[in-house]
Amino acid sequence: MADDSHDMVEVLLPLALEGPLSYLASRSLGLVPGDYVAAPLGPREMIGVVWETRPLTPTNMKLRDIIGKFDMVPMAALHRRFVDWVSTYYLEPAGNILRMCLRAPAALEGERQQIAYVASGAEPQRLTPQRRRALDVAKDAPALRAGELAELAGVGLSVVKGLIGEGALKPVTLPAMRAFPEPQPLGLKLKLTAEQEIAARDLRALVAERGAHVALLDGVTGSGKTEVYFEAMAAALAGGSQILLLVPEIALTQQFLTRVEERFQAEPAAWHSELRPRERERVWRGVGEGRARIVVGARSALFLPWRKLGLIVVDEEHEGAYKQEDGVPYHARDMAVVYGNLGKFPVILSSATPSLETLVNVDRGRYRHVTLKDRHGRPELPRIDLIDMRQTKLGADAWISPALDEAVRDTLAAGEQALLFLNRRGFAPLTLCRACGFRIECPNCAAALVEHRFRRQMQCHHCGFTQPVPQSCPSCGATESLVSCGPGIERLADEAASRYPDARIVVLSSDLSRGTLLRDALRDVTRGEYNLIIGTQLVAKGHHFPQLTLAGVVDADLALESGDPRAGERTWQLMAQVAGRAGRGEKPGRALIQTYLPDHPLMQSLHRGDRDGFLAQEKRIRQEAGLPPYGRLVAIIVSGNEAGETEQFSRWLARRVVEARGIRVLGPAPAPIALVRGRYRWRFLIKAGRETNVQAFVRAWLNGVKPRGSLKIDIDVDPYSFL
DNA sequence: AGCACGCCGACT
DNA sequence: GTCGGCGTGCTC
Repeated sequence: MADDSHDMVEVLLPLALEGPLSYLASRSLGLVPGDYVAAPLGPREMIGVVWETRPLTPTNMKLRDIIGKFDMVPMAALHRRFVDWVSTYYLEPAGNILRMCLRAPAALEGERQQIAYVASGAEPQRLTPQRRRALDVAKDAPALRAGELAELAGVGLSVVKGLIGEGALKPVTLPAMRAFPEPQPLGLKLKLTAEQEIAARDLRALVAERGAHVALLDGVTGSGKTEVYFEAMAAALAGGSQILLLVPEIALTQQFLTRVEERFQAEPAAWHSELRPRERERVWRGVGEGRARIVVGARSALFLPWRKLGLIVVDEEHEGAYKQEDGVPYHARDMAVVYGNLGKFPVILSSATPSLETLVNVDRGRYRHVTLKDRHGRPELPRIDLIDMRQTKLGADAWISPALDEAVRDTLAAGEQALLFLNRRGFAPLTLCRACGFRIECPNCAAALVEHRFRRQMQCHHCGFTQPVPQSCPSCGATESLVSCGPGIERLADEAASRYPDARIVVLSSDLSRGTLLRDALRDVTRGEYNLIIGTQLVAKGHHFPQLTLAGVVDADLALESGDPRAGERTWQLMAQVAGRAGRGEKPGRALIQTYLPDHPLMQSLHRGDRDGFLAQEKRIRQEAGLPPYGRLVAIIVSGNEAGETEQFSRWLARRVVEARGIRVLGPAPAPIALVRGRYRWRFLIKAGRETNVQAFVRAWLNGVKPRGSLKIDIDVDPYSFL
């Protein structure tokens, strides 16, 4: 086999392997780095990417032959460097990063022939009502595939098959894949205000420099940031490059896509987790071949096989949704900046409430600052008042203070809408037995089960476990002894229903986010069919409620207590977002915040509407604590099926720590949720100075460590959650 | 990630 | 006695 007709190729496979594997490849394949190949692995065949080619050298490894090469433009050298960079930074095997790049494997298998059907005009011998419906649909629609036609007509596939058999539907071959229309830089540009024009000019200049520059587009809600960054996109288009517009997954709506389409007079490619497989293949291949020029995508769009990426815009850059928490934990905003650096192209971060990280980068002179202030002369936030809950006596089952109660009554009486915000799903977060003190917990997690009364079940919010609501105490068997402690939005809705019997109440939470339920509910709110909205986090993001004039926060302290290095920042953003829901229409709005910490600097600056004051305070806290962006964090979670073994292994790891300048290893300590899905969890937290190579430290520390049995080590570089 | 190999419970 | 449960380990 080892002759001069073969090369040796290093192939990266989408597996958690340390590096690429070596194969033999016939020189006639003409493999170059970046080529997508089929490689044998044990008994099966896998898709991989050639990472390196080199002349055949003697080796004592038995090398196997590459099976074949896919007909696809090779992955760009820049994209391969990006994969390696992400792998090194997040201490994650490169193969796992590659897996994120190969999320449409069928796109490599060549374009499948598509058979669709149109009405032939011939009548079938028997015309049943179902056949009639299918034919009617086929007459009015473009060529559809059998399945699509059946679904659209609401008939079974057999009905359609029957019509095909009798010739009433005739097959046509569809063009393999819909083309990507060429976006028009001039398109349908809206008239910009003088301030927008100045900002647009700055961003166009940034694009024209074609360098690794980052700009923060910082503008209050309603100041027209989108139109401004569209100008930068237009400039990049004219330069011939591809453009990625990153948005948080929930903001990737048809409405937003239509806006992009109208501006550039061409439908952009969309990339998100719910994409149909065929569309996924089309976009993946279109991006890889450079045909898709504008992609509007959720965070995973970074890992599309870009050919000539020339601009990334990160919309709502402060959004926590950019941090992927499961699988490979990466931050899409940060990796967008990295990609721009590697590829020497500009990145624009856009936000009305920029993250502290980004603002500090502006302070340090690393990012440019482009600001937009005008919101048609209106202040950014409505007036925010605090309700001191320490001074408030509440009855049993009551969470709405007299002050908030009065404000809700006034608002409803004035014919306006009010919002009660509580960031907690379900009825009650905790159920106790009054007789024996037993706490109803998840059998797999060290967490209380949350009662969801509407669904008549107890749910674990960590692993998804559910059980019926018990009628008696599972421990002592006492009946009528179980008490629900604390409020969730269902319970808040009960209270509101009894306080305001005439109010038209709607409960909005992610529990109804499936299907059209949520969309319909939101539409009805906008139409004014409801006048009292009770909601979780969900209502804080983006939705316009023009008739809403009062936003009441039932418990502002919840987010502050969460185990998160950015708890203060998150609380501020959440409160600002919730308050910002009020007064978006004609009438001014106001916000009331119930808190047990009214003297907390954060609450005080919310009350004063003093964002700069809050930021200054938050920077000071982070600086003193050595937290990001003044220091770096790495969280390491050790988990295992057995408690003692997991603890012992963690303690053994601790003994392996070698002192290093500027790096402190805290722990091991039981993780805040010490048991999840039946696995015991211990946590290390590494605090490091900004200039230290914390990855090298962790690599050295864990080098050669092989967790035995069920034990597992998970590394989270730049964690956003400590759970 | 698959897929095989390997060691302990409930069945014809 | 075996069938098969999935825990463990390897793949150029």
